[in-house]
This record gives sequence, structure tokens and C-alpha cells, in this order.
Amino acid sequence: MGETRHGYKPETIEAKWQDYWLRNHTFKAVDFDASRPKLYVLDMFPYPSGAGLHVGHPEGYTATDIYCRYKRMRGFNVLHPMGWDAFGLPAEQYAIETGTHPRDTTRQNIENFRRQIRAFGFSYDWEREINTTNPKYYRWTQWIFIQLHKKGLAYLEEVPVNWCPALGTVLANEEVVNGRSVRGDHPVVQRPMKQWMLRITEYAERLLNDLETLDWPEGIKEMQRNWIGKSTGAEVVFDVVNRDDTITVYTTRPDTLFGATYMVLSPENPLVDKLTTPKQREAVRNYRETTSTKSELERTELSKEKTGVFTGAYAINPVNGENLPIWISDYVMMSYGTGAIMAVPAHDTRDFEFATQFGLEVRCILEPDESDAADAGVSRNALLAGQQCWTGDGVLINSAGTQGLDINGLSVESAKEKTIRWLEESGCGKGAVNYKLRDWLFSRQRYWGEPFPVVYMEDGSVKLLEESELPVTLPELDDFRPTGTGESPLAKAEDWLEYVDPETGMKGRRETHTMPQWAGSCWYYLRYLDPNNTDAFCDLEKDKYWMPVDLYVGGAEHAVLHLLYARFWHKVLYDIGVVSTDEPFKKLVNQGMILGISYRDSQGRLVPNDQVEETDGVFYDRNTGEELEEFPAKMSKSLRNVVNPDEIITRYGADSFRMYEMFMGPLEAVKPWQTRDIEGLSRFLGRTWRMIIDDETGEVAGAVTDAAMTRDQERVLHATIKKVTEDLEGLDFNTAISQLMIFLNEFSKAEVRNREAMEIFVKLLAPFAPHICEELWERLGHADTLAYEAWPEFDESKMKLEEVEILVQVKGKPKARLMMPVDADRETMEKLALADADVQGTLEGRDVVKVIAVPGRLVNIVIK
RNA sequence: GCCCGAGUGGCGGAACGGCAGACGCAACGGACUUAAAAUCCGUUGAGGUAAUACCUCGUGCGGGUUCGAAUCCCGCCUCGGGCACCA
Repeated sequence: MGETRHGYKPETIEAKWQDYWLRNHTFKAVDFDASRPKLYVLDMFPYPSGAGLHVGHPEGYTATDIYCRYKRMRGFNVLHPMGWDAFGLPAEQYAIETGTHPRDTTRQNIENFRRQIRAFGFSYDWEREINTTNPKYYRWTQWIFIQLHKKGLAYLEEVPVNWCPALGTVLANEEVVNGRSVRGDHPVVQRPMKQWMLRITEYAERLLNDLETLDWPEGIKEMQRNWIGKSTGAEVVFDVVNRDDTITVYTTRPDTLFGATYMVLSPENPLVDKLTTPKQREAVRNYRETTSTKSELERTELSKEKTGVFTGAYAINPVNGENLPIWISDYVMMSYGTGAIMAVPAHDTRDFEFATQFGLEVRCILEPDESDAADAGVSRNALLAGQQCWTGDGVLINSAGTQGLDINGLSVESAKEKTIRWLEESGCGKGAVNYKLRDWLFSRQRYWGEPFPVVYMEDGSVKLLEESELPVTLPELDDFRPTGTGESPLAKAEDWLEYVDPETGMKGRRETHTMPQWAGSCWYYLRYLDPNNTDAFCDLEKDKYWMPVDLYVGGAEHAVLHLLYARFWHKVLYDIGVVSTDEPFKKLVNQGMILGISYRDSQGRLVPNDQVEETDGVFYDRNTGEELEEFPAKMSKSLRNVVNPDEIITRYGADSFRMYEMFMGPLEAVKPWQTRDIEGLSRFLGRTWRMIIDDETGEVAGAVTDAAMTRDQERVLHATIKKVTEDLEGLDFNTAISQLMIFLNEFSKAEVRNREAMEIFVKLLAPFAPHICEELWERLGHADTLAYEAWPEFDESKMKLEEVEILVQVKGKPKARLMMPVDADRETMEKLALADADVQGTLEGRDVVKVIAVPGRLVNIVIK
């Protein structure tokens, strides 16, 4: 810091104003304020981990904070809350290791997070703070579960689940990657278990269609569409030769029925037992055993070669009565469609691989356009001979059957339609829709989650508790280890388990599973509206006032799951009439990840930062002496490239930190953190201070007077108001800050600085750097916070020049720059340009073909 | 393999189809200082040239549209993210 007594001292003014805002409830959101438009701006609330905040958290928080502060100054009643998504595995793992109750760990972590977040000066309404682990909160999570159950959307099912022996729990599909747990990277195996499921598939169509109504990044919407995975096609019923059984398959290509040469069942398909002939029984049994012990990883990674076994049975192709051999193979999944397919090797790459592997017939029934085939490197003759596979468009051939269907000569599209019509008329099938989306596995075998409001009664019935019996609180435990049997640690809480029905006196045992972490975050945005309500999860009138969320900002890692689950719950709540909107989040923005600076050697290996030495701007590996290249990489403990926000705030202050994070680049972009770059923003705020304050006295500088601005200053002032306003509306914070810097460069060099211009500048900067601006505002003689001062308006006429520099190009190359009246029309511009001596020199002896004049911009002279 | 997104100085990044590199960092030169820090002023895409005049090249690569392309179109390459035997 400078030696001056009254220089810019973030450490003092930031504490002062944070305290002021809290004491004065400056950012309290007012329910039902009809005098102002409402604005609900939401951050994805954090999981309060033991590691504390990292520099990625405040990126989105700063963006929304700037937007909120700006909108308050534009007269909006802003709701901007914060809370804690505090159930979850890490606190429980810590409890297992140390015996510390997750409640205690969670409380400490929340305190630390709150302290860190407050140090940024975010304008949250702290009176609405929520915590998903508070029984007063999760009572309502349980209440919503009861509503789901009442609607028939929650059911118990024995399902093969991802059992992780090391964690002693079942994991959801999204918690397993390549057959290993996301958390801890332990192996995962399949195992059947009775679980709560939520029927999200019932909402698939609406979740898909309503994406159209949302102002979300196109990429995120596309990811949700892919996740829902709607496809249209047909279900076709195949009779089994010499048996009563039928096999129903789902296909998106009913037009290829004539190309079917065999059938495949998933190894898990219950029909396999019935159909397998005695001769094949042994082989089938062996195959099923092998696949069941295969992990998900092996089933996908080792799939270069197709495997399978013939069942000995045959099915009848309804279009031509042909017998098709029925195989089983693990390339057919039980969980998608009907767990059975008709194989058309000539027109499906997977079937083609399988047929080639086992010498099955490949029958071409679709002839592509010659040039299409050539483009794809496919030979028509090879195709017709069944030596290659064609999945593209074309004209149907060899597709007339004994049963009255003839689709020869048709395109794929019309052949599909005609086949479906025929299937429906002949009773062999029907048009059908399928989704990749599956029902949501909602049980976890863990302690630190919401208990289910469910009791298994003595008579075998399942009882959902009454609303008056909520909340079902977590029992006290000393030992948090998983039971290893698949039951959660709750199974050890003996007294807690016992339940007696208050009316009938019948005994029962409580559900020992708990809800997944997603549960609490599925509806938290509603609780902020009415955080202390004990009669309802949220008052409907408050919902009507505040909802929907106008802007939701968070990381792209929640692109699918959190956002899809929350949308699902919200639609259910909408259907039962307890919320007023059918979508919760109107506009969504993903902030890009902030990477750390790392180093890599010539082989591309990343070297931890504490092993790197710098000499004259070149980096070396301390151990090998090898020269290293700077390289941005995801922040991680192992690379030691994690930046701690506390240290940055101590060194530079929160205002500089906030501004740096916004100046790094566009909000949505992935950006590398460079601590030295923050100096530029720190310098900017120091210069801002000295532009207004005399740092010898701490009073407003003598240069700040009521003297009129120069034309240039006036123009820069209004251009700044315009640019900053427009950029704030578009969340383009980096370019808004650039403009503020241009203002500072213009005014700080001036001998006298107009006081009103200074005040406008302070207001424009305030959303970005609120602490220093409050302080400057006060020193400029204002008693109240500037949080609700009116946002400056710009005057377009003040920005006008009388003359502008017009570029004159010859054949697109810049030749001259001429001053012309702003409002010069095309002819005038052309005349002025052609009259210029330099231009005439260039044009000497050449024919002017054409002159293009763009008013206010340029003149381009086209010559021969 | 499929679906998105992105490639611009030494670095982060700006540019309604209209002067590429705003703004910042770093670097270099200068002022102030006993000195340093801080601060202030200046230079800074590459190459040619005595030159700050001037010329040539330049937004991943190859084509195209246009008076004019970082921007639009076609075909590639590389990197990042997502999905992954979805019938």
C-alpha cells in the first residue's frame, strides 16, 4: 500500500460497509411490494465442504451480485438469497473416520463458508438463509415425498442397482463412471435391492417440450434433450416358433423389417429361460453368468468384439413368415425398450458386427443414392452383397412380403409410415415412442440424508406417515459406518426404528434408507420465498409474487441432473396446485470454470506447482531440470495450483477480487487464473480513489469541482453510461469494466474534474466494487447507502460528434482517413473521398468501377 | 463413434460483414527517488527499412461468397465439455 495516510485501504472500508449493510438490513427483499417490479436472482447454493470456498464459487456469485445491485438501482425489488446444500457424503465419510457427528462438521463448515462469502460483500438477504439439514427444512422435503407418493410417482421396486462394496452403498447411475464410483473411484457391481424409485419418466414428454419455453443456453437444453432421449418408431410383436410366447421389440426402423435376419434378447430378459432349448441350456447359462459378473466397465470397454449365444429358439417375422434364430447378447440392454431387438445387420452397425462375428445372414433391403454411398466410402455392390453396412437414407428394395406389405421403392420415411400402418392393421404391432430417461433411483444407504416418512408395518403393508408426524428426524448415532448389508447405518438405531401406529397400535419398522443429496436441492429456491413458514413449504401468495426465478447462475456440471430433477419436482408441485408456474428457472447462465496455472513437460505430463522453479520467466522442473510449459489445468490438490480466496482478499481486498474475476473474460468462458493480473484491477481502484480523494487529507480532492466538462469528457461520460448499462443487461461484465477504465484514463489526467461526473462514475462502478463506492459516496457528502440511488441515464445527443474520421479504402485497402461531417450522405462522402489528394494519387490512370459509401464509417473505391 | 463449444500478439481478452488487437497483464525505455517500492509518462503483432514516413504479411488449415470476412458458407485439423452398444 502507499505511504499516504488516506490512501485506498480496502481492509478498513470493506469491513466497515459489510457491517453497515448487515446492521441496516440493506438488502432485505420485501414481500408483496407492488410499487416496484420484482426480480428473483438465484445462485446455485454450495455444498459446504471442509476445504472451504475456492475461486470458482465467487465467480457466479459475483456475477449475480453485480446484476442484483444494478437492478436495485434501476428500481427493482430484488430477491437474492443464499443457503447450504449440506447433506452429503463427505461429512459422513469424515464421521466414519473420526467419529465426529456430521451435524458438527456441517455446522463448522457452514460457518466457515458464511464467513468467506460475507467477505466478498455479496448483497444477500441473510434473513432468508436456509440449510437442507435443518429438520425445519427437511420436514418439507419429506412432505414433498409424500405428495409424490400420493400421485403414484414414488414406488418400491426390486431393481439391479449399482452396489459399491467399498462405500457400502448403492449409487445412482450418474454416480458411477466406467464401472467405478465417482466419489473415491471404487469398483461398482450390479446387485438387486428394494429401492424407492421416482417416476420421472411419466414427465419425460413435458420435460422435453417445455425446454422450448426456457431462456437457457442451447447447449444445456440439448444435453437435457439427449438425456431424455426421445425416439419414435414401432413396437413389433414376433411369435415364437412352436410356442405360445411372443417377443416384442422396439425399433426406430420399422422400414427394415424385411432385412431382419435374427433376434437378440438381453441376457437378463426373463424370456430367455422359457425359450432356451435343452441343447443350448448349458451355453446360455454360462453366458449369462459371465455377463452378470462383468462390471459396467467391462461390458462397454471390452465391447470391441461382440459376444453372444444362440438360444436354440426361432421367432417368426410377421412381414414374411420367415424363421429368425433368437440369440442373446449383452449388446442388448434390459433397461432400454423391451430388452429385445430384431437385428438388421445390413443397416445397423452393431447388428452388422454381431452377424459378421457369428456368420449370420446380412440381407440388404435399402439401396442408397450412388453419390451418398461414395461419399461415405461405401461400395454399392458390396452393400448389395451384404458385405457392408448402410445406416443412411435410400430406397427400399427386396421389401415385399407374403403377408400383404409391400414397401419397395419407397423412401425410408414413407416406408416407416406404411409399415406402422400395416402393423397396426394386422395386429402385429404399433407405432411407439421410447425414452432413454429412466426412473430415478431415490434411495441411499446412508446416514446423512433425509429419512423417508415411511414405515414397514407388521402386516407387510407400507405406511406413509401423516403430515402431522413430520419431520422424521435423524436418530443420534455413535457409529456411522455402513452396515455392509445394504441397509443404511440407520438400521443400528434400534429405538428409533420402532414405530407404533397411533390409531391402530400396529407395530412397524421405519425405512432405514435416506434420500439422495439431490432431494434438498430440488426445491430450495421455493423455501427462500418463505423460509420460516411452519404451515406450508411456501405460501402460495409469496410464490405468485416472486416466481419464477428470473436468473439462475451456476456451474455446467449441473446441466442435466440437478436441473432436470428440480424441473420434475416443480412440475409435480404445479400439478397439485401448490406452486404457480410450470417451470422454475426462466433464464439460466452457466459460469465457465476457472482453471489454475499449471506446468507440463515435453511429454505433456503435468508437474505439481511446488516442483516448479522460475528463472527469467522460464519455468523448470526442480527435479529433472527440464524446461516446462505454462498450461491451464483444473485446480486440484495434487497439482497444488489451488488459489485460496482468503489470501487474495487479504492482499488485494474483495473489490479487486470481484473485479478481477469479472474482467478475466466472458462469464460463460473457461478462464485461467493468473494472480499477477489482479494487480491491474487493484491499481484501477487505487487510481479511482485518487481521482476523487486527496490522499493527504482524505477529503474530496481539490481538482473535483463544479467546472463544466470538456466536450470530450462529456462524450466519454455518456458513452460510459451507455456501454456499462448495456453490458450489465447482457451480463458482459468484462467489457463494462474496460469502459470504466477508459473513463478513468480520460478523467484522471484532467486538472479539474466535474463533481457530477465523479458521482455518476461512482454509481456505475458500485455494482462491481461496492465497498469502495459506498466509501467514496459517503466522502462525497451523502448520508445514505448508494445501493438504491437511481442509475444514471445517458444522453445520446451528448455523444454526438460534428465530424467523424472516415476511412477511405481503395479496393478494400485503407488509403486515407478524412474528417467528414457526421451526417454526410453517400454522395457527399464519395465526392470528398475522390477529391482527396492521396486518393487521387492512387487512382491515377485507373478506372473507378464503383464507389461504396457507408455513412459514418467508410468509403471504398473499387478500381480496375 | 455421436452431439455441443472454442481456436485472434509473450499472456487474459476486444471487435452490428467495414481501420484486427479496445481494455488489462507482462516486457522495455523515461520521470520522480540517495536507492528501491509505489506513482506518473512513453513504446510494444511479425517482417523489411536510417526512420515514429512507407511497404509486405497476419485472427488454426484449405477453398468459396462479397466492393470488403476474425465474423457468413463448404471441407479439414487441434483442444475442451457432454453422451456412449439407447435398437
